[in-house]
Amino acid sequence: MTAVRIALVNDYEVVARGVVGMLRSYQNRIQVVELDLNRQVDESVDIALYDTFAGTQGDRVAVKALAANPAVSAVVVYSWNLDPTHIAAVLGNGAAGYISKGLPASMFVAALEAISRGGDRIHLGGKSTPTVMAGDWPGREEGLTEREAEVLALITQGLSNAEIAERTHLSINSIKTYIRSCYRNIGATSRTNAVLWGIEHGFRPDRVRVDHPEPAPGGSELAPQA
Amino acid sequence: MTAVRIALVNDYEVVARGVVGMLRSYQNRIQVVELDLNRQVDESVDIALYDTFAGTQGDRVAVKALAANPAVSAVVVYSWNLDPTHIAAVLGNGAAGYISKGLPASMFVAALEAISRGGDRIHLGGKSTPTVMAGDWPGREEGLTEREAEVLALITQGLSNAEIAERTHLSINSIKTYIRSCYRNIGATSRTNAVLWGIEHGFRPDRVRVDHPEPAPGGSELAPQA
DNA sequence: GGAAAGTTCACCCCTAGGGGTGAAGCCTCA
DNA sequence: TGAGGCTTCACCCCTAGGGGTGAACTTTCC
Repeated sequence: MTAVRIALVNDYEVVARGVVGMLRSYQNRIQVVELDLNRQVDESVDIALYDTFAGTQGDRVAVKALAANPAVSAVVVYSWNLDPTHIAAVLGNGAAGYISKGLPASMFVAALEAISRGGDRIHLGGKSTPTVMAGDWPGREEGLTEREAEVLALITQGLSNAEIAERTHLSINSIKTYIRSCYRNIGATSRTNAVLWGIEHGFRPDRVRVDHPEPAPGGSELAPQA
Repeated sequence: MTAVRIALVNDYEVVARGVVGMLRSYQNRIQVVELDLNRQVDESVDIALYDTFAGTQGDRVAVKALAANPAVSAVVVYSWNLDPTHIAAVLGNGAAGYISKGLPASMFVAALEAISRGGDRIHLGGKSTPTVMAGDWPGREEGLTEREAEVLALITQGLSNAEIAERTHLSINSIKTYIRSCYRNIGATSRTNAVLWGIEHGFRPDRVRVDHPEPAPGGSELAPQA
């Protein structure tokens, strides 16, 4: 069984690096051949993974273009948007598969393999798993601890270190420590990078939201406060 | 003719402030009564403007909750997502109107008024105007000059000031000047704020993309380079 | 019982970023 | 022709943020 060769299509280096980081532990099954920020794939690959965020109509055009590329066997869209009509439209435009960003890394890899060998095309996880599970937290699969995810969530909301310290009742030195280790984990070198990464990974509260808003262990801290 | 009273529902202070800034020049027609970051409206208003980004299914739940609020006469969704099915779903969930973020400020105000007096519910602009028009640029309506919009676009891509200077062939001092005046215009006090604002206003290249990718005056500089 | 990993914090450092001012050259429009 | 706005840049300032190290205490797990 040979590894599935994929090309990552995404404008943002940070984001692309994040996905690569997630796939690092599955190198024998998924091989990231190319990281193209410019929407052109040179080397031939099994899958071009189109990593998108919102799932707008602009994506459909891009998918069409990618699918027309002879170096690409299949285009797979990787998005937070689980709208059935949007998915149908994208598949109609030449995408071979659709994978939800709500999937954990292991299922993500399995989904890529399934699509590659002609199995199921759509992988959205359980009934409605795009949302953050109670007791779990975004970024967990990328190796972020709960605290790290929390400060990243606050960074992604535009707070300063001082504000984060105040809100979490921690010292500003601790905040800095978390931010540093967080940056190391997601491959960011600046706050801006971290914000972009956070947005691409479902860290914005209330956009990808918990179904039941009861305070849950771990989850509650990530919710926006008054 | 009295002003339409609206409440702004958005998690992000930066974003909310941006919309308020845009409406400042129309104070006699639109009155922003409340800025609620917590999805509760206390004072009674004509319109609760639900300012969203991606247009995910989570929004529908939120819209439903808002529409049930007795203090709110009408819920209007303000989004980049122009997917007809999504719009239909949102209207089915109790929204009284839907306005595209692609509209210029003047049309935006007119749309709010139309919905408020029971006129057209859906305002998406011309045939497909969510995209950036050639010769125009995002942020124009908010008072950003072309240069300011350009540096903001680069900031929103995660570049440092030095990288921006290099890419634009300007001195780093000029970049700083543009950033400062840009911050003043959009009401940001930090780079993170500016990034969030930029994302919410269509500054991310290739997400909201120009239909025809030929280099166009003004538009070309905002496109991503290799 | 000790390794491993997470949490918390204190010190150090140093630069990138944010902010103010002034100034020259370029438009446009009244 | 002169006011006003945009562009470009150079100085100044100073803090927030990024980065390294070390250290105490917790839990978890073999």
